[in-house]
Amino acid sequence: MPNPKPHAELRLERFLPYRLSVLSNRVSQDIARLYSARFNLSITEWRVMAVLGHERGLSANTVAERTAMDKVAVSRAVSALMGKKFLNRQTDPADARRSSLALSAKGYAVFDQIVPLALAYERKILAHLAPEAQNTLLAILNTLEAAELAEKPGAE
Amino acid sequence: MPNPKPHAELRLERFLPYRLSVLSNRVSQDIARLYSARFNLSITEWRVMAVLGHERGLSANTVAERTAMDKVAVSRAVSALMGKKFLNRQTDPADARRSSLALSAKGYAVFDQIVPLALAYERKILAHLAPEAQNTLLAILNTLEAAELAEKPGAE
DNA sequence: TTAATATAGTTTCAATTGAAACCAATTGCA
DNA sequence: TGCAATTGGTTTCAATTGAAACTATATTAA
Repeated sequence: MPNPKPHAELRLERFLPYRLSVLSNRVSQDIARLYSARFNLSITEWRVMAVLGHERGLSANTVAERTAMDKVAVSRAVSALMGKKFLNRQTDPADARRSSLALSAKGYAVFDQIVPLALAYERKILAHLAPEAQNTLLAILNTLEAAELAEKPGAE
Repeated sequence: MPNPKPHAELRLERFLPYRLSVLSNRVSQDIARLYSARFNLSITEWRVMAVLGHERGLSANTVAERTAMDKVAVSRAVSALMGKKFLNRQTDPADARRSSLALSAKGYAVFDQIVPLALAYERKILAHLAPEAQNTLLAILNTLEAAELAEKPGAE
């Protein structure tokens, strides 16, 4: 009898993409716990607030770019946040299709409470790492964000 | 007039949890592209195959633990994979509630094609990083996987 | 034994999501 | 001008997902 099945080897627990995904899910869920119940916000809603808390007057489209969310998700989050009176929307006088979004006073009140919690959580993660490891991690993220990771489908 | 609004500061593009999430989503989508269309597999289906390709005879429950997926998702993935004849299921003679799962020959044929693609993609990511950075990254993942990142809700 | 409890896995139902269609306003260009 | 193509944003519809209920088997304790 010849040698039996020499099957491909893949150890998920050592496979970078898998580990990244598990870690990232855990972190996202932990953070969501900081605000979802207390402030009754979904993850997408919070993300929209997070960008607008930093930069006022963005259009929904720009918010989508900034958050890497798709425009349908942003549209829904915006209308939910409008319902909660966390946002002000103002139609752009120069282009009636677009409107500029900003946190309302009520929105800022919530934003100002959540930000310190989120930052504290981030510090807590980083505290597990030695200072050089922290720097390396941030450098790695810079590199990978800038990198073309996938094959372009039709390219050359 | 007193000082105006001293609002909290949060720059998403520098916020570790956010960056992690964006990177991880990008990587997962890139990898899914390697197999989803060609082999008509969903991400969850592929994950189930990935564990079973490494370790035969696991129960659905164990697969759920190994993949960090929930048991409903696993149950659905398993029945989809059974439909495709990629899996063999055998009821445990000692306990009729559980059954042991393994890739079929057909399942292995697909598995053996996907694994090299996935590993090549991983190498491609790592190739963007200097060797020390690669080591640091893996060490960081080890550390964070082992760490308690969240507050325990009811603990002390 | 047998009744209560726990476990493996599936089904159901409602909420979330994304793709594609859509509407309205704007721009490009014949 | 005015009509085709583009863009910002919303809606619709179907697929995906998760929580909770459920089925069937196993275990525990009375």
